[in-house]
Amino acid sequence: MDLVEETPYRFRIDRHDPMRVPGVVFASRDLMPDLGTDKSLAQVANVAALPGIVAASYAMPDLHWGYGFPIGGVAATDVAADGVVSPGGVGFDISCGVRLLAADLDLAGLRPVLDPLMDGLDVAIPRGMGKGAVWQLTGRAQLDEVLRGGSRYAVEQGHGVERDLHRCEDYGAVSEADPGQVSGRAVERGQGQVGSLGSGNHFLEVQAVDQVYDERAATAFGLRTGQVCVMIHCGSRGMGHQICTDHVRVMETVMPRYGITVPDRQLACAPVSSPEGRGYLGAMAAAANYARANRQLLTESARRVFDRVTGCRLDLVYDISHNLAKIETHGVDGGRRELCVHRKGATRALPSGHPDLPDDLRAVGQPVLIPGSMGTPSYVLTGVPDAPAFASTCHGAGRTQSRKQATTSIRGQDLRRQLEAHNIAVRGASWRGLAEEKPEAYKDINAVVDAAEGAGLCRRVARLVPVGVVKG
DNA sequence: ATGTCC
Repeated sequence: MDLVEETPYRFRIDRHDPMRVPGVVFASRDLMPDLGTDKSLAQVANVAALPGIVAASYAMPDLHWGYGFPIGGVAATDVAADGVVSPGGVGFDISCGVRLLAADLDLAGLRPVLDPLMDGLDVAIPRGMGKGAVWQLTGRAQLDEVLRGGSRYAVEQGHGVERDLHRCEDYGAVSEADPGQVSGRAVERGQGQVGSLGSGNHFLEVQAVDQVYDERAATAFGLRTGQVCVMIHCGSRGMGHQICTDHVRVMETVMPRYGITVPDRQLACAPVSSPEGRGYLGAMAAAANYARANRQLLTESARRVFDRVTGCRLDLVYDISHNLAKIETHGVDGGRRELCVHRKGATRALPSGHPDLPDDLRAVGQPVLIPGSMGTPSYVLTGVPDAPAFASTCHGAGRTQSRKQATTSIRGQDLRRQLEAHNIAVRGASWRGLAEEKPEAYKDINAVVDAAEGAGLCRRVARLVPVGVVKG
């Protein structure tokens, strides 16, 4: 397999059997995974073999190895041409995503109360494996409301304000959720986790706007230099994980019936229009709403702590997923086609003028929220017109080391000391979990964003620096 | 990512 450099930030994997389309990797040479030792580029080629795939199998600059599909992958299939949907193209953490809140407070005003604020968040943000959650559901009926209503249901129940929904992707809820496609085991796992961070790379971070690159867009997003922000990164917990597991199993068994063969069994899939394809999309949408309600409830917890300690408000800038499949209409070969766009570790990035944007953002574009690794900057970007890859960009720094590998060279205690020496407060859940997230285990977020912008996928709006991190 | 293998 050869990588052909087309431009400084765009590489092509030429089509070879059984690929139906080429692979396209948006990255610099420095960010490119090693062809000899890393399997993620082979995964880009594998995805290109999916039935109905159009244009190319795309990879973002934060590309790394994942289950079947690479993380940082984008693949669109043509619904009318027997295109497939694959749970592996969304990932186990369905609708994992990022939410950014802006405080009416500057960093200088926060410093004197940072410790009590972090202590308050430490108590208010449930996190870690098998821990409790903000919301105690009354039973299956209420969980179904969460699965159908997402952030909208949380707001209806008093956890947030109507304005929040205007700053959420899909206005807070995906409409096609089908709780009937959610197994009893998924329900059982999801019941006690609504309003919890989870673990791994999930976090709630207090940040400050460090630099603004685009004043007009930043102002429209509600951001200014020196401003305190809160970023929340979490997903659908055991609910999404179980749904992915359940539907991969179903698709493995029905693929022969549809005459589908794939180069890797982890690419299990079914036609979008088949009962199994529709079934997965209904369950996926339910998990997506679960993830959004999750972020809405954690928002309310953070707001209560901010109000008590600082007296300040937190306004929602935006909430966007980076693990989702969506039915979208795009131009393909001069015509408009209905596509199933899989984004796995890739963020939708709508340009200005897009009809799906709320009125107050349409003139500037969608806020694209990109968390860095722990202790490093995060970015706010926006979409650009006529971008490749179906209006998608990167989702974060992207791992270069496995979790196990990361823990061999540093202890969590030492990492916390390092971060605090850089004036970053830390409230962890486990020492091991902290060590797994050391910044050296990730690519350089600045280089990833440079490559994403250089490739024409998005445009920088603002940079945020960490002030205090509540780690899952 | 994940009751890190029902």
